[in-house]
Amino acid sequence: MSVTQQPRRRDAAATREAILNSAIEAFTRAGYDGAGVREVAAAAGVTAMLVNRYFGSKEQLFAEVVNRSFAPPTIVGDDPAELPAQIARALVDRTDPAAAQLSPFLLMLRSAGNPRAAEIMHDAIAGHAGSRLTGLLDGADADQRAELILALIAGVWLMRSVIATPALTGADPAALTARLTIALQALSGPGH
Amino acid sequence: MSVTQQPRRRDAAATREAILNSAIEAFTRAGYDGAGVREVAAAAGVTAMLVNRYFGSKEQLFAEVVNRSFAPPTIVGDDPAELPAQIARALVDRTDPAAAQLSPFLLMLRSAGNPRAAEIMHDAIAGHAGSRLTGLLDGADADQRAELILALIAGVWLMRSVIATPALTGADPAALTARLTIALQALSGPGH
DNA sequence: ATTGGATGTCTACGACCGTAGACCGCACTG
DNA sequence: CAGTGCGGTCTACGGTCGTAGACATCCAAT
Repeated sequence: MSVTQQPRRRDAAATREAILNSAIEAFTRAGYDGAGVREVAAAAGVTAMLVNRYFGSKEQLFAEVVNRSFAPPTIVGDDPAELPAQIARALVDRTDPAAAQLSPFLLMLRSAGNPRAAEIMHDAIAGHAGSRLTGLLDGADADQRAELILALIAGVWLMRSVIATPALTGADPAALTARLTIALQALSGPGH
Repeated sequence: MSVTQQPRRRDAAATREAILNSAIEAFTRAGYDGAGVREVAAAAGVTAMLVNRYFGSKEQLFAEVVNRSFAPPTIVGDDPAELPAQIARALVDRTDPAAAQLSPFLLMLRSAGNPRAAEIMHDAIAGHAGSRLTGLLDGADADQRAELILALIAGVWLMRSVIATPALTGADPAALTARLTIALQALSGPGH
């Protein structure tokens, strides 16, 4: 990203952070298999070996990227009644085909092909990310409904941003948001 | 799959078919980047070069795999009213964590990380697969609703089979089917 | 029986991958 | 000013990848 290569004073923490940010960008854009250690290192202004020195291996680097990328709380608020509409709005907005966005969902979708990467993401979701959305829901099977919501989000992200399916990329944002809101409401409600 | 390597008489059509089937299995299991030409060839009982001889390149082989894999009509019937329930049943059944299934959705999810593979799948969906489901719906924006249904299916497949999210893998099949039916109904209806 | 084209294999090249160990130089402490 | 330890780089190894060209082999038609 930042081609501006100011020499950067010797600072272990800052360098580590630069590598991590570069890795988030690279893994999100190209997936686990598509992003190389040399590429991550070059974008951070260092050598490939330094990456392994700080993170041990590409796999461990990816694990830190996943934890960092999945960490920030989702953009949605905390009113359960408004949740579906908020998610729908944010989803349609952030999957706009015109603007390429950095997102944990893109990271997940583009890295799902690698078994080790899938396992790492599984652990991250099972450990932290899943429970956050679950906490916003109430009633029975809140965890199942939360994961279904995540599934719908991921699916839309896949079709609209990665595969660039015609009807979804060309859809009227307002209409798409409305329809997604309805579907998300169906998934949010206790249902019984 | 079939480790039985009977010499197989010289038969161009049969060999081509064996390679294609082997490629479907390999690409679906490991994704575009994860499956190698040598691996595909070995499983078909031939050499790597023969693959390129018959299909030109790995990319063209993948294109044929996608077209073949997306070709068979979805398992669902043709009664629009029963569509959501049928899809939900088939989806929950075929994403059973115990039984690893061959499916175009798995192929898509595990290959989405590669840009060229994504483009090939885009063309296949835009050209054929998308319109098939669209034809089963009626009302305005049928294509958009069809793609949203595909998105939900893909998302559930991702979370349940690839990432193996806890609440979805451990869910009671009947309850999960019921909830998915509701969500699919919300996506199927004209909505206005 | 021979010939010729189709069918399949062998060897190899160049590129890229993740990673290991030896080495270098700056900055700070004494 | 000397030296030491941390931050960083260089070189290289073994491996796998996709693919190209020359070569072998089998089957069918003559």
